[in-house]
Amino acid sequence: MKRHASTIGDSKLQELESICKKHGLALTIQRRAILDILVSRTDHPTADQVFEAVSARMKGVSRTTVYRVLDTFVSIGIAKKVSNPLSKARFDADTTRHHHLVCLRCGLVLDLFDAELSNLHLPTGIEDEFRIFDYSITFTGLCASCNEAAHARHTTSIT
Amino acid sequence: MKRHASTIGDSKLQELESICKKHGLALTIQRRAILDILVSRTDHPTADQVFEAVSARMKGVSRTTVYRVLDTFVSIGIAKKVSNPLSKARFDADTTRHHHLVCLRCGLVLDLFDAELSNLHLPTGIEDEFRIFDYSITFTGLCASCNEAAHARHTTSIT
DNA sequence: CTGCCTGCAAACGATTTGCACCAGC
DNA sequence: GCTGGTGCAAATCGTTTGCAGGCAG
Repeated sequence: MKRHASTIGDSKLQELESICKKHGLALTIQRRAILDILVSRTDHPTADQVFEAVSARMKGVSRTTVYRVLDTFVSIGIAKKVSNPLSKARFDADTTRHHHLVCLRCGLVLDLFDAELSNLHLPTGIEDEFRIFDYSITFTGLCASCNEAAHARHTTSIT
Repeated sequence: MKRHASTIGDSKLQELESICKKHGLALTIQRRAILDILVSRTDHPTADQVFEAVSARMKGVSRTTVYRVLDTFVSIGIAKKVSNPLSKARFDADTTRHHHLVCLRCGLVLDLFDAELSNLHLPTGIEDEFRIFDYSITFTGLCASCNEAAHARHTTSIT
């Protein structure tokens, strides 16, 4: 399944528009631009990476605004924070259910779409303790290049 | 399956001892105390919460040491950082495979042990891209009290 | 005794906040 | 025009680091 960025982007922009209307939020240039950046990439950027990307496109946008807008997106359900064991927050405009491969060494986050993994039957008997909205599986390990690096260290001697 | 804290604590302390020996690490009072705190609670405390708990037990332990020791525990495999969508790092001395219910409102993290969920067959065909060590499912939603609080008002729009 | 550990304080990086100005509606 | 949004700078929060002394092995 290949994602077609512009199509997704378009529908996301419509979603932004209608949700903003519903919440009485203004459809500012910054919000458009930030959402556009977010849907155009699948690498789950940090707030700072979004800031850089936006800055490259239009100058004068402040880091503060990026943080605020990303937060707004999360609270109106247009984006999600990616769960990961590392410290920095990462954002994802794809709010459909999918999973992540997180590299413990470099922090890379890859998407994993898998019908079976996305249709697990939820744990039962906990309705009184917890109301589940969604779930996501975080696979931890090493990405290809970090794996090689780790392997090289054990098998090679350095001159 | 009920966990019996003191038993688990004992075996964990033995584990700490042997792993420290193996790595040539000193078995300091601080390391013992911090591990003891960690195994005695199932609420996945933040570094700061561990610091408070340790301070309550013995004075003079610095926050820095707590951070350093927790980091050491993670790197020698005695504890894990819990993946969660919120910013602060949380720690878990239970390194066996299990899952988490994360409250989006208050940050509460509950454990979920489920044989079926812990025996998913891993995604195939990605061995070249990523080497998977382990996985954990993060269920997002609202804990009982936050769910009540949300209901007490009207419609919720939380992610 | 000797080197790993710790405590302290200061540095650090990510994120947030207060306030004045500006732009959508 | 009113209201919410933005930009700036400073504050805050979690976490890390440099250094000197202390304790485990």
